[in-house]
Amino acid sequence: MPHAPLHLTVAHDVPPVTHRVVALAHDGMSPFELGIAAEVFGLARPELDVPWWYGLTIAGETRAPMRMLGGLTVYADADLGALAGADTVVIPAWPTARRPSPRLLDTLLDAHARGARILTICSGAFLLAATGLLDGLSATTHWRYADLLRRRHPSVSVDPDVLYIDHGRLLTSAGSAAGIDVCLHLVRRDHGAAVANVVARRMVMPAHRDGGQAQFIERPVAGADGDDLVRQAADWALSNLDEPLRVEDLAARAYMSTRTFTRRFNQAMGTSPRRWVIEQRVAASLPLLEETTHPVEHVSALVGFSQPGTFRQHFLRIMRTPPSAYRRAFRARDAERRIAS
DNA sequence: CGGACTCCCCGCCATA
DNA sequence: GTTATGGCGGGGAGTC
Repeated sequence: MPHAPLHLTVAHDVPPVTHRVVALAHDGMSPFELGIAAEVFGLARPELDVPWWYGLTIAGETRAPMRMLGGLTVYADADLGALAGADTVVIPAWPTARRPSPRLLDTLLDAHARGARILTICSGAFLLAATGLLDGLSATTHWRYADLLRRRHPSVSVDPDVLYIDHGRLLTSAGSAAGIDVCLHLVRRDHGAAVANVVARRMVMPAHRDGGQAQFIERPVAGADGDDLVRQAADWALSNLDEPLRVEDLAARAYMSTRTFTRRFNQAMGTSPRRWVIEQRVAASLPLLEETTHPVEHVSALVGFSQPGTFRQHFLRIMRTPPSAYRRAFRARDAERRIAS
């Protein structure tokens, strides 16, 4: 994954909490999804040089101890009232069979109307869909629940083939681990790719899996053979993004014919070699846009696009905004935060 | 922007 | 019979 430059400063003060994340817990939930929220948003992160960080509150409909799968017990810090002060609400999961109380739905609607962001992981999409906020929008959930979600909420366009979908203030993500991807994605939006990479690295996660990546990645049980060769070729490509990187060359690095290489690449990485390279190039350009003043043409060349026009085109498609606008927006947000803090 | 050119993708299929 | 390989080619995407 992209080896972005890291700016780790030593022994910093803990960044001030100016953004409340409230995760909704319920009886019988899986601790894993709640753990994702705790890991990404609930730690103090003194190692990060950021003007602000998240503070996490666990809210529940009840203050009574809640049993989680696997025998853990969780006590909510707060009741639903906490959602009134939330900047971001995380719905880590929701029992697909449970009917949400009107009070819970109203609380979520209020939070959204107030401008809060709502992020769901796995079956959490069912609760968000029940509010009606997803009507007319695309959303995703665990692939096992996709059909059920589609049947229950026909006006939601369910896409089971992506890791997460970002509508700005409404984010949905696929099964368990995709929750990490969407949370890191949010960190990237808030703080930039370099900071997200530091968090990802601490979690020993690949820095960036694109939201559009297939949920299904078929992988033979023991991936010690051809898959390793594919990964090695991909690793090499990552550290040589500025080279032309034709599929034929990558295949040669994996000692395979191009046909076999493309086939195995698809199985191992969930996307084709060419598409993957382009995504990696765009991903590698983010820290450069954020942290350097290199002209876009220069950034384009640094990440391997021989024509700046091609770079802009792919950047626009993937990031939904042109490189220059991305840089401007990032700087503006950054400046705002420095003044605020 | 258009158009020519190259390269990629992937179903198909003979083969190992 | 089953599974992986890799050449071929048409249609599509990317490049210049």
